[in-house]
Amino acid sequence: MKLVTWNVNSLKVRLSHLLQWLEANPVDVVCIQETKLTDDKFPLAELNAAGYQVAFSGQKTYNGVAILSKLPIQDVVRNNPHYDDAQQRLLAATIGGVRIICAYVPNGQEVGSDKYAYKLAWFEALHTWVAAEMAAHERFAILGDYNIAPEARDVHDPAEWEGRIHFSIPERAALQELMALGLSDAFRLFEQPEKQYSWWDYRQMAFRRNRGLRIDHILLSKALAERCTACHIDRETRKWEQPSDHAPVVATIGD
DNA sequence: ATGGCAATAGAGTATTGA
Repeated sequence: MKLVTWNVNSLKVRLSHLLQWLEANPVDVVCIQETKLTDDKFPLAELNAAGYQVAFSGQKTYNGVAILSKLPIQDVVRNNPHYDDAQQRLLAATIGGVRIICAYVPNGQEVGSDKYAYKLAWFEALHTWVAAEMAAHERFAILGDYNIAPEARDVHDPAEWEGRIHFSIPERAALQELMALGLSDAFRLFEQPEKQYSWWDYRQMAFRRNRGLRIDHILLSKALAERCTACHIDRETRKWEQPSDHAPVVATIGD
């Protein structure tokens, strides 16, 4: 089973990229963030035609998440039952016996801002929900755009980013505490090349200079981590015309 | 230090993202 997370930064703009990528990469489950589409505008027919069933939860202009799957999608839950949130950032579903959460963690904008406080409160509530889901599902995965780089090696210039949004100590601590529930970062289960990132700023040729952050993650429960055979970031899409600023992350789970 | 780039809403430019 191949699991993917990809922040597409507007599914309207990136639908052709997604379809092109799926054709070349016939994966089983794709967690999409930043669809930026209300549900009535969701491109359901196109994704069905590509062979995927879809659950989605969107809003106008911002946020919006979706789960694509070749297998039937069961027990869909929108949003965190432990946190009242008008923003559409979370979607849970059971697919092939695996409980999956698709997450778009708030950006936080700037350390100390209202949005930063929202990010941390939101994440704490996510922790509560994930604990409950993990207690109920041995095979559990949470994929998404965390907007947090876990370690210095996940940041192109740690000195420049130290203490700033996406790499502040409280953000990293919150992610660590979530993982302490028994989740493994699929990417770090394997030897990886140096300087692997999942996001690059559109500005100042950041991609060409590989000035990026690894902020998109696939976290796996023990039962899935011990079955995980590979994980990589697909940088190719970032080279395409009019790309998303994020690249897909792919994890392979064996039987 | 600021803005740089992109998407959206909506018709100028502001907001948000990361």
